Amino acid sequence: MDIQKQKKLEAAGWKIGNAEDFLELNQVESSFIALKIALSQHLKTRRHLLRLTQKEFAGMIHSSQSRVAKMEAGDPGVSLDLLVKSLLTLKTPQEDIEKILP
Amino acid sequence: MDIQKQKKLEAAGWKIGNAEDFLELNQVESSFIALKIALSQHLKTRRHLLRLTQKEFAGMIHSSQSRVAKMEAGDPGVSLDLLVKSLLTLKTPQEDIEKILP
DNA sequence: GTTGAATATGTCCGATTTGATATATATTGA
DNA sequence: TCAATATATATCAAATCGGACATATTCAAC
Repeated sequence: MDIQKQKKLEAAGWKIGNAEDFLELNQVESSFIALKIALSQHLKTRRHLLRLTQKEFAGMIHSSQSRVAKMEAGDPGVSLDLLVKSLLTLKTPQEDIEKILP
Repeated sequence: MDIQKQKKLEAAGWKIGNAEDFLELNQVESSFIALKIALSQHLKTRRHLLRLTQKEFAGMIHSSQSRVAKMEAGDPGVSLDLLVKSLLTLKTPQEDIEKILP
């Protein structure tokens, strides 16, 4: 991995395994990070599309505004599980979502 | 959701939210479960393809045989994170994974 | 059937993730 | 500018998930 990019990620809280590990690990890790970041952005886009605030959306998934912010920021302390559940929630039919909206 | 199916899932350790929750939750939950099961099966297939035992594969991901067994069994105590990292380790094309994720 | 390898199941407890809360910083609109 | 609203960041106890280990069950070859 590009040293520059690695330093950036580490500054953002990501921990990259060192090279003595299996050769693939770094690749797995960076693919994994890339995947999460892609989902984060997906999430942010969809939430905006539905004109929901982070707080409103947090209510829909029984979470908190701060956690939604972290999700969208690609915070490493957010699991794929939470990201995917969030996306699934936003994917439910529009009419169902409108029932939830305040 | 079908009561029969729900009882089956609960017997297997899944916890299904009750109906007083948001209407979609059950749908999100069952989609989520389906998603994990799909990834589990991908994993199992892929491991077999490479003719790895669970123990061997566990070593590759620095995990244990029991956890691999649980992954492949679709155990609810296994996160998406671990499943996806495992698939990436087996060099499952990212596009294959993204086809399954929302 | 017996043996041995592969897989499944159950339970620890340390590590990570969670929602909640507080607070800081943008952003918007009057 | 100012206040209101939206988003970002930090911290913490409680819940969840992790690897490890023990043990059961399944399976194949003989």
